[in-house]
This record gives sequence, C-alpha cells and structure tokens, in this order.
Amino acid sequence: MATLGELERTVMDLLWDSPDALTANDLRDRLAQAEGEAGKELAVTTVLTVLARLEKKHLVTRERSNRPHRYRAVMSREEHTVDLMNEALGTVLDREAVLTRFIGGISADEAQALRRILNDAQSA
Amino acid sequence: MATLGELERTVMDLLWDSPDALTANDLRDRLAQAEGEAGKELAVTTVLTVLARLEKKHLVTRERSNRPHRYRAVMSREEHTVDLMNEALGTVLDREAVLTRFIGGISADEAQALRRILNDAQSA
DNA sequence: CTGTGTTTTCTACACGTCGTAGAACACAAA
DNA sequence: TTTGTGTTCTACGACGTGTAGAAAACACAG
Repeated sequence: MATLGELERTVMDLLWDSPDALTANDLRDRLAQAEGEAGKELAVTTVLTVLARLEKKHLVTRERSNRPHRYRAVMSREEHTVDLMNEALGTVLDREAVLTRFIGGISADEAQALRRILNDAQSA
Repeated sequence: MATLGELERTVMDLLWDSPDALTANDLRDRLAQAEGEAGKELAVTTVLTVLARLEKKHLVTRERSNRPHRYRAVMSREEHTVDLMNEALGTVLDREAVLTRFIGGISADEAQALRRILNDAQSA
C-alpha cells in the first residue's frame, strides 16, 4: 500500500532479480555488491528487520521450515507495478482522461504494443 | 515526488474541485464541511502549513500580490495521476509486461476507450 | 546433555515527514 | 497608532525507515 524506502526497494529489486528465494545473508552480500566499491556492509540484522517489514506489508514471504529462512517476493515486479498504477488511478473520477494523457506520454513503440495487446484481448 | 499525507491529499482534492484559487480560510471552511457533522474545525495555521508544504512540493502555487493569498493547484488531478503512474512505471525494465497486465485489469469499456484513443493518436 | 557458532527476534535510536497549532510578525484600515 | 486579519516561525507528537546491538532460539560437535 505504502511507498517503499530506499533500502526496502533495493531488497525487493534483489528478490525480484533472483530466480530463487534468498536468505538474509545472501541479501547482505548482494547489497554490498550492488553498492559498488563504496559498499557499506550492512549488518545482517538490518536486512532481517527490513525483510520483516516487507513481510508485514505482504510483499515478501519466507519459508520458516529450514533454518536459514529463505525469502521470496510475493508477486512479480510487474504485478506490483500494476498495483501501484491502479493505486494512483484509484480515486480519480475521470479515468479516461487520465488514460488519455498517460498514453500521450508513451513512446510510439509502446503505443503500437498497446494496440496489439488490446486487439488480442478483444479477439480472445 | 512523494506520497501525500491524508490532509495534504484532501486539500489537493479541494483545490482540484474548485474552478478558482482559494484562500486558506476558504479551505478551512471546506475542510470542516467535507468532514461531515463530525467536522473538527482545523486551525487556519494548520491549513497554511500544509499549503506551504504542498508549495514546496511544487503541487500548488499562490498569488502573493493581494493580501489573502490565493492558492491553486499547479497541475490538474489527471496530470498528477499520470505523473504518479509514470513514477510507478519508472525503473521497470519490461514496461510492456506491465502494460499488458495493467490492461488486463481494466474494464471492457475502458479498453474500448483506449482503442479509440490509440487510433486517434495514430491518425493524428 | 552441554557448549559453541549461526540465525532470528526484541528493543532502540536517529532522522524525516505529516498533522496540528500557538507565538510572533506583517500589514492595512480606522 | 491601535486593532483585526493574514502569514511566517517554531514546535511537538506520531509514525515510517535505516540502522544495529542484545538477547533468545537452534542445531550440531563432543
């Protein structure tokens, strides 16, 4: 529902980019890596705290069965993005006006892709 | 850029719903009205603080010429919504996947409207 | 069963944002 | 110049987020 913080967002990105579930230590390592040379080496507890918060927000789940718990994103990055878009759209009365403007801002290629998608949906 | 708070959002809604610029007092009154019978009668300074913050966020401007400053939204509700949607879309690599899912979630009527909009844009 | 290393949970703090508003200041009209 | 009205300054509590130490839970080697 709410906007993610910087670190929360980075963790989500790492989870989304990973094909399989990760442990807190995996994430700590990848965070250090991702931050380039200036890596700050976060404490594992920091990562765990963030993961707990993301879990509370229903963005990640974990497998508690085996000891190093493994965390995974609940939904795909794309699904989450769509949720955000719909949230933005949420209470607006004139949705069509918004969509019109939105489409006005996308590239020709994307507009073309949209037409195809819409036609596929129609014929389906 | 950031998400608005409850009161900030309500103030923006009032500004968007008003054809002309409003003073802090106008807004205080409308806020009391909008809150129904349980209206809490906010202090004017509260409204002014919120307006100053919204101004800092470039969401409202004011006319300082005449004494009761008059505040107006910088962009329309629709434009702002589009900004939010693009912000959500922002860093996603596979934009098309997002758009596909997004379209999958809208109503048939809206899909129809989208086709029309896209075709208009194409022939223009 | 007991120590020892690993992982997780609890608790905490600093900092930023937001709702809220009093105190102090600016200004125009009487 | 007083007085009322509007604006800015300053502030505080609540909440979210980055950050992590202390403590508890576990699993495995003796």
